[in-house]
Amino acid sequence: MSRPSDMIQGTLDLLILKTISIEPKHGWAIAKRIEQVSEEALQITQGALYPALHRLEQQGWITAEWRETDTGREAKFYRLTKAGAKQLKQELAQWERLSNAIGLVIRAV
Amino acid sequence: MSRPSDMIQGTLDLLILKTISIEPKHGWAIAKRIEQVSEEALQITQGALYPALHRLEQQGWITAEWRETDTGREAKFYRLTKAGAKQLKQELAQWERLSNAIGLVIRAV
DNA sequence: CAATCATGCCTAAGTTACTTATACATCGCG
DNA sequence: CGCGATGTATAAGTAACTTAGGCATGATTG
Repeated sequence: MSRPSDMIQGTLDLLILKTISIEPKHGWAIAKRIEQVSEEALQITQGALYPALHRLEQQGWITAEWRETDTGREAKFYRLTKAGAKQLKQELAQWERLSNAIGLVIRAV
Repeated sequence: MSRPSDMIQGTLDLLILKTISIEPKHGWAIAKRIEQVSEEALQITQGALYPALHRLEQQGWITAEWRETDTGREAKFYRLTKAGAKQLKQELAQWERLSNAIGLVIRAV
C-alpha cells in the first residue's frame, strides 16, 4: 500500500521537461521548483526524481552539465535538448487531451 | 515500449466509480460508456478493465450481480456501495487537487 | 448454413514508474 | 562538532498498466 500519493503516475517526465524548459536547473532545484509552483500539492521524492532524470537523459531529451549553484556547490544542471522540446510539446498535448477526457467523464450526468 | 497510452495511470478506478455512480452497468458497458463520454479519447482495454473491477469489488467499493442486458444476455452488473460513494468523492477531490497542481506547473512562466 | 463479427467475461506474463529505504558528501550554523 | 539543509544516487518492492491470449453466445451476411 502506498496510494494515494502526491503524484499522478506518468506525469513526472512532463513536469521535469516543463520546468527546465524555462531555465536549466539541477535535480534538487527541479523538485523544489515543482513543489513550490504547485503550492506543495505535488511532492517529488528523490527516489522518483533521479531515475526520471536519468531516463530523460538516456532518451536524449535532456543533457547534464556540472556547474556551480547559487549556494556555491557543484551540481548537475539539466537543460532541454531540441528533441526534448519536441517531446515536451507532445506530452503537453497528450496531457491536455487526456485530462480533458477525464473531465468529461467525471462531469457527466 | 508501450507508452504513450490512452490512459492516465491510476485514474481508471475513478472513471469506473464515477460511471456506475450514475447507473449500474456491466463491465463491457462501463468501458464503452467511458470511451463514448470521453469522445473516444480514453480507451479501456479488457486487460485493464476486469482486474480493476475485481480490485474495486474486493475493496468493497462496488458489488456485482448477474442480470440480463438490453440485448438479452447475462452480464455482471456492478453498482456502487456506500463505501464506494465515499471513495469516489475522495478520488474526485484528489484528481482535482493534483490535476490543478499539474496545471499550475505546466502553465508557469 | 457456415463463417465472422459483436457482445461479454476472464487471466497470465511482462513492463514501467512509482514508493520506501538507504547511502554518501559538503556546507552553514550555533 | 553535531545537525539540518543541500545535493546525488541506487536497490528492492509494488501497483497498475499493456499485450496477448482463451472462452462462450447471439446476430449478420454471403
